[in-house]
Amino acid sequence: MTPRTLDHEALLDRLTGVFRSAGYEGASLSDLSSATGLQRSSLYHRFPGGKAQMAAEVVRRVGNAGMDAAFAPLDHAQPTVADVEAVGRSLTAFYADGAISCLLDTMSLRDHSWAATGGEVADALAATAQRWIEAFAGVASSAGATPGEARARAEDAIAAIEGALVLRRVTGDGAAFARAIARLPTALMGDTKSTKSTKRTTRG
Amino acid sequence: MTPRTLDHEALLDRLTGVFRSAGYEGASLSDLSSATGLQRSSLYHRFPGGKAQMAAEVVRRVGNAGMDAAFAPLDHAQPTVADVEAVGRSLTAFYADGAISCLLDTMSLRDHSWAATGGEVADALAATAQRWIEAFAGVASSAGATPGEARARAEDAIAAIEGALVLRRVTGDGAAFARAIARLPTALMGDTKSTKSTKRTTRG
DNA sequence: GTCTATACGACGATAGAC
DNA sequence: GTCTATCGTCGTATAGAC
Repeated sequence: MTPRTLDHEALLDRLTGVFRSAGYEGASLSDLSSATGLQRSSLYHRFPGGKAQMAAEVVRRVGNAGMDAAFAPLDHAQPTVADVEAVGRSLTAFYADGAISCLLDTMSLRDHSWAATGGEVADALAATAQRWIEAFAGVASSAGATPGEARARAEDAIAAIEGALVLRRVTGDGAAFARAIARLPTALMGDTKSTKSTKRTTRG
Repeated sequence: MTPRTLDHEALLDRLTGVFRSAGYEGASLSDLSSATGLQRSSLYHRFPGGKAQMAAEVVRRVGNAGMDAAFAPLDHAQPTVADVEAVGRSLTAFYADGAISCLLDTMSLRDHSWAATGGEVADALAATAQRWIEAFAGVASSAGATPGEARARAEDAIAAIEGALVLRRVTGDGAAFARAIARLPTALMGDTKSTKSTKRTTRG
């Protein structure tokens, strides 16, 4: 029933699911144990640092390998609208149309045991956010935005997605999430009517 | 030192602060006790339903009285840009420039003890979100948007704020929050250059 | 490398004195 | 209406058999 030996990647995948829906404090070792099929003590064998280490590794994995996969379509000099749309489809799948929360949200609440992690989790979250911002800002830059404007567009596009995930969790309505994804190309690249859009400077 | 008798409103104010930063599960009775200056058992005297009741009352209070106060400037037939800007200032104060999280976010994570609340908290959160959406949609409608478009604009504006709060928590940067607030008038009312803006229908 | 068993503290919640 | 004292449970974490 339980695969006796689960390799590290598969293990992290299972743990990720729990942390995404429950957050750090909400994810108990019992939850993590039943999700992986491993007893609590076995989890400590794999992760001597306990829950904090599990959380940190989960966030790092999603922020590195996970984001590499999602943003692969952007990996060339001049990303197109189609490339951004492909990223949108990846994100829609990753968030299950908005039904699954984001680690940046659920893992970033303050916690007592938080200090015990030595800020490792918080650092991993911040690094993940920065990578995401830079990936999106790169698209905006390629489309002709100034560095500052590119970063602003990237942050706003990410905020639209994160906020839509919150709304979905509260109202059950995923329409805002779908719109945030659909808006992604114009949000990052500006009005894509003209090929080399010269941006309408939104002063302020 | 501890005011012996704290009235219900003041009590809820203190509790609100804890739930906002810690979420439901993260807010322990010890936290709530020290924030209010009341012993755990005294809290149970005031709230026989325990933590679940405290949470539900906190959410309802913020969603009713709190939102009434914040959205007061919109309480007439034809809200102006200045009115929306006033709401923006209220929200900036309420969220302390983005440094304090939103109950819609922190209280909406799934939880084991969640079922014990009988869905009371979840219902209060959903009701609060609906009230917020309707308040913003009213502005968009007054500005000439169709009902569907008004609701979409309202949701997107709220998502921008909620997402910016998440970003701020992770990166420490409040710029996205400031932009979300600054964008509020145009996000809801459209391009306000022409007095009776006839919206650019964003099909979809 | 997984398991059973257990330590020990913090949790939410209650009883009863004042 | 507040307090002290306590209950039972579940939390994280560890020890040691297999």
